[in-house]
Amino acid sequence: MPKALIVEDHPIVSDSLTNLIHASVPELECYHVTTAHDGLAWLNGNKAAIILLDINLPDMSGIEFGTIARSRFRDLKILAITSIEQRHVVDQALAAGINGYILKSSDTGEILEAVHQVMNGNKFISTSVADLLKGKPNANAELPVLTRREVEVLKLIADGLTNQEIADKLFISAWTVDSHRKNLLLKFNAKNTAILVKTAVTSGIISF
Amino acid sequence: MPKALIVEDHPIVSDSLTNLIHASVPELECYHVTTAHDGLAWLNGNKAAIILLDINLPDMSGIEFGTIARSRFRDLKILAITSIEQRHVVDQALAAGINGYILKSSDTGEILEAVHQVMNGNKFISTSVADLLKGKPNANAELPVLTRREVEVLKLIADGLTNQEIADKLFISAWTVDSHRKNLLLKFNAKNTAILVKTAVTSGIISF
DNA sequence: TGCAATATCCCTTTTTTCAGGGATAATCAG
DNA sequence: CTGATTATCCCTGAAAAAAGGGATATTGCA
Repeated sequence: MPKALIVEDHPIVSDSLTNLIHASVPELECYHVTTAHDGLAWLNGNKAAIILLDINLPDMSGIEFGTIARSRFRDLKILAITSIEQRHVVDQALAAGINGYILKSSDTGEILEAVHQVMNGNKFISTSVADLLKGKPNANAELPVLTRREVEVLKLIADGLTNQEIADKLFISAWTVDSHRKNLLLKFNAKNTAILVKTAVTSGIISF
Repeated sequence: MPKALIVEDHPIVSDSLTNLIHASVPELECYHVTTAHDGLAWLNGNKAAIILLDINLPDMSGIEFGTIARSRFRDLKILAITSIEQRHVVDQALAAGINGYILKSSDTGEILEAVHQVMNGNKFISTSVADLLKGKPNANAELPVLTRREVEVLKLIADGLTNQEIADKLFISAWTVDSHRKNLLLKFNAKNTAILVKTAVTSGIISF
């Protein structure tokens, strides 16, 4: 009997998914874990026909889980089911080899459709999410690609350090920090530190 | 027959709540809306024994919904059920007269217990949420109370406007904006704009 | 009514950021 | 190897914010 693994820390959501699958895809046997850690352990002893994956997990992000799981088991079918509608999260999820991405606000029909498609080896992206990816009308502005150093500096800026303080902490010159700062402003098309930090936080580049 | 109103935009969550109540509290009839707006409309024609309320709604926050609903119907029983575990949100919810606050990560037993308690006129706060309120170990730092004007200025600062630009927009002097800015730095105990904005965004004072 | 909180306006000095350059190693992928 | 990217360092001048005062209306609540 094929097995479905639900990785989700909200009981009401996982219960609902379990019921839904029981009712509509009775040939699938549902298993349930609440953490990424437990999920990886489960995978060591079981073969999953499909994994239903939340992106917000208590111990690590669903993206990380997906990356690790796929590195161990090449042919996993992973369907992300989450309430996150941010471009960069979807991008990361797809880059991590996730096969489907739907929202918790999807109706049950769409969820079942996604489960079927993903189990059959296809990709399934929620239409509202697909719009995001296409850069439709008011889609989020593209996020710039930052270097490691730039991310490092950005975080320290957001923590309220001045150029000089950052320079001391990273053992570099304040001029260098200033260069990174200017590049950050340029890449984000930001006028000043305030909106730079706001954008960085809201877009998830800075974890809080 | 007493009625329960579920205000929740994620079908899988509302379905699950409906099933749970059907199974365990059969004397309650479940109704379901996905927006605060529809919820208020429903209340105009119906009497709810209890409202199960999500905090993240598409059209307004659950807090606002609670405030408006209570101003119209004094004796409503409102149970917030959400995944938000931030101090200031819980504080706001209680201030808005919400009778119970539980998390989506609660097990079904706790959810049912909360429903019963709230319907009977008691308060019910999830233990993990109660810990937050008690200022346990690593509780979030207290957030300062801001005036309306300060919030207004804070948002414009976070949008990258300079004091002068804010002054022009609000038809006040740049000196005044500077005063507000200094008060904000003081209230947040922030050293500069960067960490001020970061704190404001991560704590939810600035909606994104 | 009267006090407290809020909102407003004003000044100086110092620090920091912003905008405009330019330049040289190190690293890394094709 | 080579060229592109990254990280580093440097300069100037203007603009803005931070720190430090102080002062006067207005408003809302007790």
